[in-house]
Amino acid sequence: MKRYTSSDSLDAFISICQSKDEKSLKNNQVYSREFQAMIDSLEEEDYREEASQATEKKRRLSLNQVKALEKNFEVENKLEPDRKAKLSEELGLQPRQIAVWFQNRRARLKTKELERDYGLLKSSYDTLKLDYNNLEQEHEALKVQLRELKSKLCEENEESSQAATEVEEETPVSEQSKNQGLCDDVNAQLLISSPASSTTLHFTGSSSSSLSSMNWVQLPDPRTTLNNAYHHQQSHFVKVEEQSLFNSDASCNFFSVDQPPTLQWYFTGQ
DNA sequence: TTGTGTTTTATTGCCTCC
DNA sequence: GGAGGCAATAAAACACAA
Repeated sequence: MKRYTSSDSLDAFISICQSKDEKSLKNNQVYSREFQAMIDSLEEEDYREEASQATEKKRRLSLNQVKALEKNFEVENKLEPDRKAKLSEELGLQPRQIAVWFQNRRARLKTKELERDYGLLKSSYDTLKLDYNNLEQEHEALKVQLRELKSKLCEENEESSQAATEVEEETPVSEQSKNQGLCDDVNAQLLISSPASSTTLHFTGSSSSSLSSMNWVQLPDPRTTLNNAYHHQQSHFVKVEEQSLFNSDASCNFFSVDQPPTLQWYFTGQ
């Protein structure tokens, strides 16, 4: 707890006794002498009476005093003792008042900065939100487009399947299985070949499955099967996203406002 | 004039640094 | 342990609508 000496109280009292009209920067030196004279005449009874009333009042600083303090604050918002004493003398204020003014001024500055930072963050958030809404619309449009393309592909496959059935009688059973289920959207099987590694991936997916249930199946490299001398069995994965990326709305929280993206698809299989 | 909200000046209590 | 900074708060001064 700070303790203020009797001289502090006297200083404060003297400061309070200054009238508004007296406080002009131009007449600073005059005040000081006047106030010194006031101290000298403190014993006068009538003045004492007036002063006792004045101690209960707060006085605002004059415009010029505030201007001078602001100017000093701009230069350096911390107050070293020398500067405090100098300002005190120049402005006819008590060192304590100068210190308090700087303290309050720093507090105001901090509040202002906080408000500014809040404003910046808010506008940044608003911009992001707008971008997000646009992306979401784009996402919806792409989903619709994908659905249309898939149904179109399905129809084409059915047609070709029917054509194949007509030739079926002359075709071996093994060939039939090749065409079977191409349009079975529920249990479509994709055979994907990775040209770089010659590794075949067998991906099982369905249109209604979520991303989290995307299955990666690693089949042995044909070379290892065919040639036992091939020792280094490499892991080759090919990412198959298109099949189910947009199949389920609930599958991915990437565009969720309430929840952060889980990136579950990314870590699946690790 | 008065009630009310805002700003400014000042105090208090706690904390850190030297 | 004293000086000085900060946060919280009190209270006076001020602005302004009704």
